Amino acid sequence: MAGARRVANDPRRKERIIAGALEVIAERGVHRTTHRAIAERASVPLGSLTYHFDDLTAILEQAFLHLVATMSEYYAGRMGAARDQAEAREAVVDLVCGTEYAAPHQFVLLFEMYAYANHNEAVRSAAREWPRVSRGSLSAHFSPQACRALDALVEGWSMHWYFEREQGGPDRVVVAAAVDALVDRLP
Amino acid sequence: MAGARRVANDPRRKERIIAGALEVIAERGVHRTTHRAIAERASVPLGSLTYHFDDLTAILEQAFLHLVATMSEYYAGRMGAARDQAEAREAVVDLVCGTEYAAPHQFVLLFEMYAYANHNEAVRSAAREWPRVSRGSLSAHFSPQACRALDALVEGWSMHWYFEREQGGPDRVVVAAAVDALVDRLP
Amino acid sequence: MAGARRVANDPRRKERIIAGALEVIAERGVHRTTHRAIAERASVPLGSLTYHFDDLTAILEQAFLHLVATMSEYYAGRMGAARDQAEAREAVVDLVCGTEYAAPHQFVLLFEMYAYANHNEAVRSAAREWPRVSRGSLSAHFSPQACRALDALVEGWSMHWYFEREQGGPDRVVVAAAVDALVDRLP
Amino acid sequence: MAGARRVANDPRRKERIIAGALEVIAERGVHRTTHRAIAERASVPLGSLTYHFDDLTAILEQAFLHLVATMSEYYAGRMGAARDQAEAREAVVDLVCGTEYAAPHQFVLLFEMYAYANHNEAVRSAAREWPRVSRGSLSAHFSPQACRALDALVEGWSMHWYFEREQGGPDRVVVAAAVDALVDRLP
DNA sequence: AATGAATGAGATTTCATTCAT
DNA sequence: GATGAATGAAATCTCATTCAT
Repeated sequence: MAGARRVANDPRRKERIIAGALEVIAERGVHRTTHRAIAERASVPLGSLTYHFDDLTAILEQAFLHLVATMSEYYAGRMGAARDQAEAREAVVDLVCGTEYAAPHQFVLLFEMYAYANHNEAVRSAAREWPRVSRGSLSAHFSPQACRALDALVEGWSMHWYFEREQGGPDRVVVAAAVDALVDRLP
Repeated sequence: MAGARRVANDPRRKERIIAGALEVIAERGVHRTTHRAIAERASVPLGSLTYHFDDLTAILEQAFLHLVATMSEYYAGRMGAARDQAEAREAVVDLVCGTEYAAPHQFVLLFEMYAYANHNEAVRSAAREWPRVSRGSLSAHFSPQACRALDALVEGWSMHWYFEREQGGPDRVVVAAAVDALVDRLP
Repeated sequence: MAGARRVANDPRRKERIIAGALEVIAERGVHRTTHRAIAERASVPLGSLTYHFDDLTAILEQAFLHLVATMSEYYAGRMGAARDQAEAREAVVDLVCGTEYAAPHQFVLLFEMYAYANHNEAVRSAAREWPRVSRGSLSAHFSPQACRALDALVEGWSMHWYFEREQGGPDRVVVAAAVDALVDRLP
Repeated sequence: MAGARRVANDPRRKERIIAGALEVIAERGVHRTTHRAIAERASVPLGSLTYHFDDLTAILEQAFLHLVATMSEYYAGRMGAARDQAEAREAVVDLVCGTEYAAPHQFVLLFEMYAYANHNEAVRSAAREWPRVSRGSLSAHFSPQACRALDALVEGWSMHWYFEREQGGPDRVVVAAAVDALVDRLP
């Protein structure tokens, strides 16, 4: 088993497993995610998974919790960089059109999480928390009502562009107009 | 018995299986959907599943295809009932806030489909088609750009309200304002 | 896998598994009884075990229940053959010294059952029932008090002779004297 | 540090492990006794078990050997306190009815030992020795034949009362009568 | 000397699929 | 055509034991 040395204390072992799990989930879906696939992907022996995590469910939970944390960080970072409302509107357009939040890989994981959340309490909480987080990032610049609407727009529109990504990317001008409309009319 | 044509015992057998599959998917998730669970739920003998469908994947595909058809029908119906733009705006607000499209059961299935679509070509096509269908329903009343934005708004906002359904339902006034903003400003 | 033909309907399959389980328990002890060992012993494929029994616990339970039934039958048969009290005393002596009830194989299983009964409710009930059954067989010939004492004597003495079986077998004269003493003095 | 002899950190470590093992065996049975469970129960680090004992089998052996020693001590003590035959008869009645030898905890362990003895030579010897020990305690007061019978009576009767402990405790008068009968008639 | 993270062998279990009836 | 008992491949999980520290 190349790459799987016997190391007495590998502090990053758990993180490697979580990272491997997310890769496997993205590639095959939760419904075909197995211990073996994660172990191989993380270059870790099979027994290591159940040593560090009670069961597969625990791994999935941790993986999705990690995903939310990562996305929240990115989202907050993008919005936090805006120093005035004009920049904030620009940031929202980026989030809708952006290649990072909207990275295919991220979307696949997001869908898997939304689906899994309906069958797992811990993930459900995290998934519910996520809209609050993203809206919080917007609240520094927009009215509460605008925040709600913008947040929905970002979620829905980035999703739709993900679906249609092979039929041409997003049109920033239209997105900007929509953002302006919501911000101006929901004061 | 010459001349006595053999009549299929249960002509609705396939439909019952598909319906059962959707129930199981909603309850347990694709990742825990099994032949046995579907058979029990559909009150159909186990062997019936592999008799009518090549394998489990085929059942899931058909189930999700059926789901899209059902949802499209509802969505188009709701928009089709609108006779002028004012009614169409009202219809969009309904879709965002509505209890039918937004029925928890439907949402769970939608998420499962979005997740599964990333790993299955047939379902992927159907899921991609879905935004086109929903936007088509809007196009009789709004500009193409408004359609895109409204469609995103419906998808994202209804999702967020589903997530937060225990913290109070949608506020129709705000939703109406957002819809008006987009329609007025994306002519 | 010699001996494991694919048979559509093998009505004795469950019985064969139970019989195999008892053999494995007798040979290796419950603590080393595995699905695989039982399957091999019963000449049955591995998957067959969990098809017929929910889990290993279910197999052990059924096996011990079967054991009690078998033993009860033998015990009752031996006592039932006695037509008067003199024959009944003789039968009790046989039970203490006997090679059948006291067959090493049976004893090993009895000990395993007594041990397992403390950790399993179903087996506990059966094990508790067993003294009642054996005493019931005696009750046709002796007073209730004599029954209790004789029953204890049979259980304890046959066990001790099993322990010491390599240091010489039981002495029928002494056993008969003990039986007579209890019967005569507990009227 | 010349001259500073290294003192074992915890000289009672082995004893604690044995005691913990007996507790785990009583609670879960040999078939579910694990290193980890013993370590936790004994409040001892996991590695300590394999440091002090070759393997799990060695722990079980030592544990059962310890059990026999403890029980023998109690049994001999109880009989040794008897200064004449009348007191000895009383002591035997106590053993049958007694709450100490017959303590549920002890019984569970005894059954586990009898079961395990059939699959382990070291424990088998100890278990075989046990009747000899108990009979030895009796031999100061009764004939060899009475010893055998009384010993069987104690073993069997205390067991049966353990089984039926929820249906009322032992009846000392009947037990005393049985003891008297055997002692008087097996001189 | 003592520990506990780590591993792999093997245990239990699940289940899609086959196929005799 | 239709069924469900049966199977085996592969999944999850357990745990005795090792060994770097």
